Amino acid sequence: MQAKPISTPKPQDATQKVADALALAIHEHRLAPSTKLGEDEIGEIYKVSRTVVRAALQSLAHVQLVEIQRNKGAFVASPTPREAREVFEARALLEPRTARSAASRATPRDIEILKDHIAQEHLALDTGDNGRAINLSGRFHIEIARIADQDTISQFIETLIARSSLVIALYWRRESALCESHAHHALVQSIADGDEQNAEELMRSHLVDLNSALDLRDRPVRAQNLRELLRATGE
Amino acid sequence: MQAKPISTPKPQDATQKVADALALAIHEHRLAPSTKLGEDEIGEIYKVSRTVVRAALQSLAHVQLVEIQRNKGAFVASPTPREAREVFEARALLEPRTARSAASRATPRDIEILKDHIAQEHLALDTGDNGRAINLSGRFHIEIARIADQDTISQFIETLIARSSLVIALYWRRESALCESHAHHALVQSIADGDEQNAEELMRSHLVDLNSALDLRDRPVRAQNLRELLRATGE
DNA sequence: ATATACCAGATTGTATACAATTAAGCCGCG
DNA sequence: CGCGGCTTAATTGTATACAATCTGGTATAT
Repeated sequence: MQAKPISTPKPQDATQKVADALALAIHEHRLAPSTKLGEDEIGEIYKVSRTVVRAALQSLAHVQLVEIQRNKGAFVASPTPREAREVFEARALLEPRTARSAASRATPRDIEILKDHIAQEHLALDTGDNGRAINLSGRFHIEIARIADQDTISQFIETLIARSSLVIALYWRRESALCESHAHHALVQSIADGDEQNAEELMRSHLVDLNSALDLRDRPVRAQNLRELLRATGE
Repeated sequence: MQAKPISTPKPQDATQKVADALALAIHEHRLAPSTKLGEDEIGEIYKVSRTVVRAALQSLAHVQLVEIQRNKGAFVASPTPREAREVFEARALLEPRTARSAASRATPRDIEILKDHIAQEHLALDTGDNGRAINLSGRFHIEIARIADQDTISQFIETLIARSSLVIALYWRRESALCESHAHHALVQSIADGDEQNAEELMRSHLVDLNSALDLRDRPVRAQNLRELLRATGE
């Protein structure tokens, strides 16, 4: 029996790779909301067939990173103010409890990972790589959910944070800088201390801060869809 | 221009129709957990190509109603006791707050709809159609989420209830009959009264009751997967 | 007789081809 | 000059065809 030494040539199916690549681009704000995602175009970029691209786009549509309109195509999602509010309300409902759970379960290794995350965030901010900083900031929250060891809720939080990235891209109030680092640091501290009550409360107030840094006055501005919005179709 | 009088021949894409049909079958426990869902087989049943079937199966996989194993195929999901616990923990986190919100927002029309649901539940129970009763019971919870008018959270609840149906199929303790009707009735009452506190509390205890009607002692029993579980593959 | 290697059938993963729908440009008419 | 309808190009929806992988059985050697 031959040894199968190294990473497999196709470790996972192409669909996942394409979906991940697109998701990363969206998270890092390299693809702006409402950007059209043509199937042929993407297929040519990644050298895969439309079959694969379609599956990837549908996958992203399920977590609402892209919106698929029948016979129109896929677009990077553009959350409305209402959707933005809902995303953060859902986070406020899920994450504090998750932080509490993480505080009760975190191992020293987990704490290391969280501190690493924060360090990388700082690095990204220093190099002015805002897209990466936002992405890392989100992954910090995902990491906490993972530590809490609740797969189902973690999955929800993952999609919420993915959508949060879009919300931030659209509604972030530039005056307030990315001041989250302090909050994240304090959170890690309370989690490391196993102080459940404090972790829960810090997460709650952190989310309130994030929310208050958004300007959610209505400004839908869906570029391509303008024409469609103006046409009063029956359906 | 010819009149196009009646319901469109293809009101929505075939993918959705197939996915809905399969989901219904699963919800009504006509498809048991771990059942193999062959692509050709389903395609022949609904007279569509594998392309459509694959999209439908992937869609169902996203809400974890089916599990797709690469190069193996799709199977009706078979939640482990751990997953079952998590599903109900997540519901306990989301639904009480949702019920409160529903109580503050429900219109007379909404109350009508809820009462209709309960009536249909009773009917299904009387005719001994357990599958339909479980499905309706779930849709009752979904309806409450809809009334709460929080699309994002509603979507989460929908997937949780879908998975609950599988959990019930696997872990329901037969001694405890479907005694939920009373709980649902009381819930509607408090929602109709706009009694937020009571609605939240009733939902919480209702979920506790449901949970305690499950027997979550480990009994994974994944028919087809047995062989796979026994094979100690490197990955 | 047991175990291993191999082969055939079936099933999934991916690519390509065709059909349907939409979007845009063009022309003619008011 | 603007508006409406038609034609054409481009894009998506679906089906089919081909390639890769897995399953199960059989033959052969030990």
